[in-house]
Amino acid sequence: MSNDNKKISLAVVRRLPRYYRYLYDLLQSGVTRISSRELSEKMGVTASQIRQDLNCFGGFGQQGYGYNVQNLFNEISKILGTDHRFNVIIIGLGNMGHALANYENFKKRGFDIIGIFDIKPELIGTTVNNIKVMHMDELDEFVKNNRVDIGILSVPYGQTPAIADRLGRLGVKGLWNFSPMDLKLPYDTEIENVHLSDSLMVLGYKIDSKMKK
Amino acid sequence: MSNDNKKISLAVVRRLPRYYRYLYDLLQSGVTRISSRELSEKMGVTASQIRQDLNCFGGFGQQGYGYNVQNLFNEISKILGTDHRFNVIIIGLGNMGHALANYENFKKRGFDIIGIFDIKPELIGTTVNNIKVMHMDELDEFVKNNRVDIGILSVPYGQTPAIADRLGRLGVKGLWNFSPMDLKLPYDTEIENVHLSDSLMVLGYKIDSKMKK
DNA sequence: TAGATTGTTAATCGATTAACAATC
DNA sequence: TAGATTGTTAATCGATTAACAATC
Repeated sequence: MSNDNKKISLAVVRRLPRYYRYLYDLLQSGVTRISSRELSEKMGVTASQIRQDLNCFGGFGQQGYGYNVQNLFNEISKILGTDHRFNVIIIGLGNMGHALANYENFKKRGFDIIGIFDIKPELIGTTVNNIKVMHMDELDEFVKNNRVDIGILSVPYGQTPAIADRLGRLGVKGLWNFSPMDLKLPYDTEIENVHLSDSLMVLGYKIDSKMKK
Repeated sequence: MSNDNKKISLAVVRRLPRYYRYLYDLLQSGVTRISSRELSEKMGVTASQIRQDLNCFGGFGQQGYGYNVQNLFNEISKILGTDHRFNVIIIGLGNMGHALANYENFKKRGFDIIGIFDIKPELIGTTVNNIKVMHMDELDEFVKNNRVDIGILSVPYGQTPAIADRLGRLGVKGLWNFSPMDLKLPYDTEIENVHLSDSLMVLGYKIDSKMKK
């Protein structure tokens, strides 16, 4: 069984997409097997960590052999849910919403954008990357009639809390938040923040602290 | 002195922008003083962690009183380098580059976008959000004549390593990478990755693992 | 002064690394 | 079989939390 009731730490979970990427690249290069040591050298982590991480989910390797790349990739895909699809809607078709609607990598990773919502009249009824743009008034109806797993929040700062609450109330399971604020909802809604400015500030800090040395 | 040679852990550094945001909001609300306990309740962390974090950089509080909000905000701004400005260029004016060029929050946090580079002839010479779009051929000259602290990499996957290397060689101090790959440069260049798809996959994992319970 | 809250040391917890028996 | 490498336990390291003396 791939996922028991034992709690996996978020530190491990956040490393999974990285394994996914490296294994995908190895597959592309035609590599069929790899040991934790070889992978650790490529990734710049310890072989110990790789084995510990993978064994949170099951014994995917074989003593004396290592890991079969295709098999390990499949297992990690399954853990990350990429074996099924996630239905995603975008709320807010500003510059960021536009960029996300056109980002092709999401589909490859198992995420299908099935609708975009905004309030600007001139946008309603158009399509972006073949995705229909609807009015926010149609949101509730749409979520009731379609399985919506994830809502991408790319709306102005001030509107974020109210729309997040609305999506949570509608039963959307996850929110991907691009506003520079931390969301807390009283629903069973998972939240993942992007916080671009925070990331840029961390880069600024790194640069400054290197200068001082 | 605000920053000694003692090494601050990245875990602490990544929390700084969050303190910055909360203190900014408190300032806006007219709050003049706050204790670590009050702030801890707002932020959902322990008061101990807040005091530990802040004391990595100096004693900004006062026994029996707490912290002066304006003063603490100023100190954290200084630590994050927001008291001076960072000059930033965007490489790649696709959908993401466009979104970033128009994102107003960066300026507020101390980052000025001073140029955009692309190769599409129809874009060269235009402006986006008052920022001049130049050809990649002009990049080296531009970097030599202007202080460029940070390069934002929003170019196609395949071109990322070569352009990253070129910026590193030109002495750009930090790269903000939007491609789903890990960069490693032989220069003194700090790198901060955004990895949007990774973040979305973590959200997918959270949703799935909650379902299984 | 008495009360409150910091700065800081000590204790705890969790995550990473090392080591090695199991086994392919 | 002998060599290699995993899965897993034990040791270490670092980060978080608790406690409290210092002090405003």
